[in-house]
Formats: sequence, structure tokens, C-alpha cells
Amino acid sequence: MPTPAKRSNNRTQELLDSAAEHFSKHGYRASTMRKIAVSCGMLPGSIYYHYPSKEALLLAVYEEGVRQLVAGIQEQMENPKPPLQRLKDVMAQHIAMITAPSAYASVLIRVMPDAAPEISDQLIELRDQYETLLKNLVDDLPVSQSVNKSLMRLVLIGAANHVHYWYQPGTMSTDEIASQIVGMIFGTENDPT
Amino acid sequence: MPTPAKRSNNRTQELLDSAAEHFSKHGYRASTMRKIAVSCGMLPGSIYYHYPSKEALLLAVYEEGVRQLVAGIQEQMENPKPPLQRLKDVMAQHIAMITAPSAYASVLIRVMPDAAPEISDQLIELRDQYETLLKNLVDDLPVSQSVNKSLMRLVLIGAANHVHYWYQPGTMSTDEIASQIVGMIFGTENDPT
DNA sequence: CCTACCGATCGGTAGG
DNA sequence: CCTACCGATCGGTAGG
Repeated sequence: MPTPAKRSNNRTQELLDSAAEHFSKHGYRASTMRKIAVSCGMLPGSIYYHYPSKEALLLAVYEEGVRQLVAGIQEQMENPKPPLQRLKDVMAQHIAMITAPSAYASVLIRVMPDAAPEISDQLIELRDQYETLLKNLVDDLPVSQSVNKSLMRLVLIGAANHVHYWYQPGTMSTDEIASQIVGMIFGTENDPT
Repeated sequence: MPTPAKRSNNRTQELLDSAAEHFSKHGYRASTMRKIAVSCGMLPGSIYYHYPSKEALLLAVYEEGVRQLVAGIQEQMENPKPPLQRLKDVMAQHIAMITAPSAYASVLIRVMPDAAPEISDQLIELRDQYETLLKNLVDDLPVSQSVNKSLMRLVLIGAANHVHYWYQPGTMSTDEIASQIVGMIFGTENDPT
């Protein structure tokens, strides 16, 4: 006999979404297990049915954040295009993901690994996974060998991540922002794409 | 009669230094009054002799941070020099201050105003004081009018602030970093200043 | 600036 | 996933 229509018995996904939203908006310490639980309709103790600790919850959010970022960037890498266009598209994708309202990706920006010292190594490793992708992208850029590509990567990431703090929907689109940042650094005129 | 040699009876400054260091390194919530007190040789309750609340303590640190940033930048503005050289010097000053080990300035980067909702308005106003200075600086830059100067300012701040997270003493100097960032955006060749 | 303390809140758990 | 709870820690205070 089929299981009768009952309420979804596994709300791990809703819980993870709530956690991501709280961590992203308020940071790690200010996001209490109670607030996270209540915002997805659970009681405080119920979280521990899904995750054994607050740290495990953060780790799960981080993992999903990196997974989404990596997937988004690899999607932009798939079809061949000029390196500068590729950079523009990747930047646009990155900025879109870290400015999205309930983005898992923005947790990587808001919550630094030392917020949870006991898992900071794993958090750092997850960040590095993504940064390695960006490193390869910048290394493939055809620029004068006099420029410091490591620094260039850090400038691009810094400028892009900072958008998270000042972006307001309705003014400039994330695509426009990415296009202008890249244009600013590589002297490309604004293209009316 | 002169007051006899007794232990400094006003350790507000040491307390403020300890608070700045904790806020900068661990954020607002993770910096407990107890830890701040102990790290400057006080007992937890003694902080309240100097400041009435944790929020007041953060506000004082913020104020000093902005004061130092503004003073540092105005110092770079004093003697006349070409706009681009001025930008380079200001960026170098900014980066030096936010990477200094126990910098008040770095608290402005690490602790966002919403960490203390009840004083977030005052915190934001303090940040704005500094950003206004930078706005004027960028507005004076002689660049093609096709570039978005607001975005240019945000890119510069984003790139500069991000240094706080990856800087390691002993590799590149803060001056070199500033010089290369500005060179990267304005196409100036590295000058051997 | 210390002593001694308080109410509130936190992450987490036993048992169902 | 809920009920009922615990020890630890937090920001803050009275009185000196």
C-alpha cells in the first residue's frame, strides 16, 4: 500500500535554505539555532535530527555554496569564446550569485572560516576549490607578462565580492557591473551586448 | 603635593586597543566582554566603568578607526601632486592601515554595521564620513567621462579592502600593492619609486 | 576598577 | 521531528 499523503517527512532542504539565509544576512554567531529553526517552522531541538551540530550545518551550507559557484562558473566555461568575454561572463555569474537574496554563495563572503575554528580547515579547503578555478581563468588571460596575475585575480575577486555589500536591485544589472569592471581593468570600451 | 606614583588610573586606552584587536580579529559577536577585559588585564565587570555597554565600546572603536583613516588620508592630500599619484598614495595609506596588526581601521572592514542593530545608523554614518573623502578623490581623477566614477570608487575600495583578507607581511609591501592596483586600472607602467 | 551576582540566551541532549 | 530539559556562557548590575 502506498504511504498515505502525509506532510513531507524530510525537510532537510528547507532547513538548509533557512540556515543559508541567516548565515548570509547575519553572520555565524548571530544566527542562533533557535532563529534558524523557527524561520523554517521547526522547533529548536529538531535541527539536530538533521545535523549533529551548528558547525555541521555551516559546513553543509558552505559545501552547497561552493557547489553552486563551481557549477555556475563551469557553465560559463563550456562553450568556447574569447578569454576576455569568458572573464566577463564568469564575473557576471559570480556577482549574480553573491547578490541573490538567499544565496548560498553569499555565505562564503559573509562568514569567514575562523567563525567556526573546529572546522575552519575544511571551510578553507572549500573556498580554495573555487579560487583554483578562478586562478586558471586569469592565468589564461592574454596580458603583458609584466602584470602580476595573482594580484590581478585578487583585485577581480575583491571588486566582485564587494558588490555584495553595495548592490541594490533595480539600478545597475549584475551583467552591467561585471562588464564595466572588466572594461575598467582591461581598457575595453563598453559593449552594447 | 603631587599624586604619588600609582598605577595608571585610567586604562581606557588599553581597553579600547584590546577591543579593537578582538573586534578586528574575531568579529563583534565572538568578541565577548570577558575576553576583551582579560586581554587587557581587567575583570569582566570593569569594562562598564569605562563604557556603558558593548555597543558603546564598538562605537568608540569605530570612531577611532574613522578618525585614523581620515587623518591618514588627509595627510596624503596635503602637499600637491598629480591626481594619479595622489590616488596611489591614498590607496597605499588605506591598505597599510587596514592590514596593520591591531588596526582600528580594520574593524570597519570586519564588523558590518548590522552587527549592532541599535547603533547601526551611527556606524553607517561613520563609514560614510570616510567614503565621502574617497568620493571626492575619485571625482577629481582625469578620466574619460564614459567611465562610471561611482563604480570606479567601489572597485578601488573593494580591491583595497580585500587585501585585508589575503595580505601576508614579508611578500609584497603595501606600497607595491597600491601601486600595482592603480597601475592595473589606469594602465600606468610600474614606476620604480 | 574589583567582588559577587543575576536573568536571559545559547548549543546541545534524552526520550519518545 | 516534538517535549522538556541542562550546563555553560553571555551582557550587564549593585555596592563598594
